[in-house]
Amino acid sequence: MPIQKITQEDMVRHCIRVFRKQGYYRTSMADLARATGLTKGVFYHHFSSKEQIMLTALEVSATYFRHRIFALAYDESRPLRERVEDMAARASEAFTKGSGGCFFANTVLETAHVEDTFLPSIRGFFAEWEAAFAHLIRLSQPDTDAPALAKRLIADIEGSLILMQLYQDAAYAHQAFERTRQTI
Amino acid sequence: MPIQKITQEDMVRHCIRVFRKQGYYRTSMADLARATGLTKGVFYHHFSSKEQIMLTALEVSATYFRHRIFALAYDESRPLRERVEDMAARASEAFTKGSGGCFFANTVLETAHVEDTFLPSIRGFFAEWEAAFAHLIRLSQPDTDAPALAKRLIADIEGSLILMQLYQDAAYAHQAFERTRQTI
DNA sequence: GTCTATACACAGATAGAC
DNA sequence: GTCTATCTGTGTATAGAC
Repeated sequence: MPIQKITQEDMVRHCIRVFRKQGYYRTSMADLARATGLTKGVFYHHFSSKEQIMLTALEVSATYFRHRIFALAYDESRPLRERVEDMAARASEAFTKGSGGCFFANTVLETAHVEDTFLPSIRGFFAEWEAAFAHLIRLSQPDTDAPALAKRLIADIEGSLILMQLYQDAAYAHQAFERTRQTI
Repeated sequence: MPIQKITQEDMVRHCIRVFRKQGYYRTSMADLARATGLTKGVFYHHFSSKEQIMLTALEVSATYFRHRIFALAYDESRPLRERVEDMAARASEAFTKGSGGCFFANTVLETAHVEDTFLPSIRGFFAEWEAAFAHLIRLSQPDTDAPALAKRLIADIEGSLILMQLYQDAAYAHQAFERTRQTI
């Protein structure tokens, strides 16, 4: 088995960073090549198009959230409060590190009225997020409409991420997650 | 004075529709020309660059909100409740008609990490929105931190607009404005 | 004031050497 | 598996006729 200098997963990780910063349409194949230190040819050896790279980037990012953040909600060996605190802390960090902002929300606003290529991936991400919140809410407030409250919390967080990027101040994100902690 | 077939204001109105749907980078001068029934040459006669068109589009849109929606908050001849209801109804309509979504939020997420050309305009819009909400909150709840609550309501609305575009369902927007009505 | 024609750079994508 | 070279279309912007 021949040695490959860079794994596909690593390429995609670099691409996520660029897409998160510049968006999909603004990012060129040359940008992705420069960010990885490779050439355009390498990308077309691994992927059939820029669209395929973006789809993979969304999947990889969603997988990260699924295993590293949302999974915390379902760890029944730990007390509810700890799970809530942990999940809020990690999500808050994920949305503020680097360029800051939600890769999925940014992509939906940029592309939803142009093409629906990325909608399924993005909807999958939000469905899993909502399910994780709803699971915790059901434990802490059995009489509440859990999916509805989960959606409200997500809306609050996503809106706060917009204000964060507008004013370039991560405090907006931290305060939103503080409200999440107090609500669940 | 010679007759001009189309006013600059009308050109910009068409451009806003296209920018709102496709975003800034995805929209080409050819798109703008097609949408107005004019040619690219005409645009460069009226504006020095695509950037200038976008800046004008943001200003025109902000002016619309300022006079048609935010101004309702300051009409002291009408009862508070009426002003709240009216403002919520008109804002809800403005954010759901056409492609749907907030032109300013979409633009901030698309461009903020790439260039700060549009930031001042967009911040101006949000400042006026927040001031209008804060004005109403001060009247209804004198002991509340009005700017903080105004920001929270805006975050809730903007986040709900993301979910609206994600699920292509205007109900998310209407519910957010219903929460606004109940909160103020 | 509006048009056509065009300059020039860069986009996404492919071919083929190594 | 990675590179260079290149194809083709489209991008922003300009020049100049009418």
